[in-house]
Amino acid sequence: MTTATMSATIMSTTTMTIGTLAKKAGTHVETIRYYQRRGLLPVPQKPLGGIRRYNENAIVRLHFIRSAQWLGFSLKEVGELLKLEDGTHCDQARSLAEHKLLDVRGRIAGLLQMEATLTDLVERCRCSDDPQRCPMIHSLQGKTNIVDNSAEI
Amino acid sequence: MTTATMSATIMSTTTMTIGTLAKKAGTHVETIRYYQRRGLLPVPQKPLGGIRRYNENAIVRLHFIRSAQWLGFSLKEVGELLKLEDGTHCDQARSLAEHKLLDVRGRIAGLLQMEATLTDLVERCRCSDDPQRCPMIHSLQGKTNIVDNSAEI
DNA sequence: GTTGACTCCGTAGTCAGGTACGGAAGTAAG
DNA sequence: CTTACTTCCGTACCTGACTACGGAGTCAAC
Repeated sequence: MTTATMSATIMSTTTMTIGTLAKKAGTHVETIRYYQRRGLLPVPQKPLGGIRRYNENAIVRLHFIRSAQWLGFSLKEVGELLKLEDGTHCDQARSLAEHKLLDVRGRIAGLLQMEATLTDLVERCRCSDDPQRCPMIHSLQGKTNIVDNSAEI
Repeated sequence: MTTATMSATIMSTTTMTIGTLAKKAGTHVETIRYYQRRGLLPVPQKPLGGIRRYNENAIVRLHFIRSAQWLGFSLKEVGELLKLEDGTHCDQARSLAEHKLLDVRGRIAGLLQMEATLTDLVERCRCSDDPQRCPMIHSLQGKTNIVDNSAEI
């Protein structure tokens, strides 16, 4: 990347308004404001009676929020993850990260079960020569070859 | 199962009130009523000024709802699955499950990435001799090794 | 130098998935 | 027969995560 293109990039990203940010991050303006209210996204200084400007960091942050959320973290948990960011409380941060790690591993385990069940169902459904008895419905209904994690819901 | 135990079972299950059903199914009475309002669970006939009774089918149905929900289906989708119950729409059921399977696999991939990142962070954090420079979430924030499925939220 | 789009900010509404409440009526135990 | 627990049914409330609205201010383009 040349110096010219670099400054061009910087120029373009440091002048983002909230609308542009929303477009670039694939969210809505109101959602961004909502995240700001929830303390998940910093509110940049306003140039005294002017309009706030956002840079690349905001995009990255928004992306992180959406990804973590999609992975099953609530906004509250996302907030905790983001608290790890400052790096000054290494002990706390590590313990929080360890906690999250257990959490993540639990989710993975659950999803792997889910995947196995769904794969099996789809497969049996595909191979069923008798279209009248859909094995998917049956196994979901009957005895639990599905782990009962009702309590977790 | 003997005829005797069968009738015993039938006797015990055909006399369930909503409270007993809730206990057996591990849900709350109000949740059952809510599912009934949503059309996910049939409301049995009331014996004219009496109290409704539930049988095994209700337990099975509740189990189905909770399981499907745990598998990531929304109550709306559960309703769709239940409409497929007659067995004549195996194709539709399978396609719905296939969709969910793709979704689940995406989540697993994302979580595995996050697990790797967190593991790495925790490890580096533990070994860091300088507690001021905690390698924290920077790597999570930075390059997106996290799958972007923001659109699906 | 006005017009039209955008921003700001606060408040209010929406949707999913429940959970709680309250009064009348049924029912089981003593 | 009374007392205590359920059921029934409707309505209201709750949390989480947005989404919409409205009026005032800002800014860029023509």
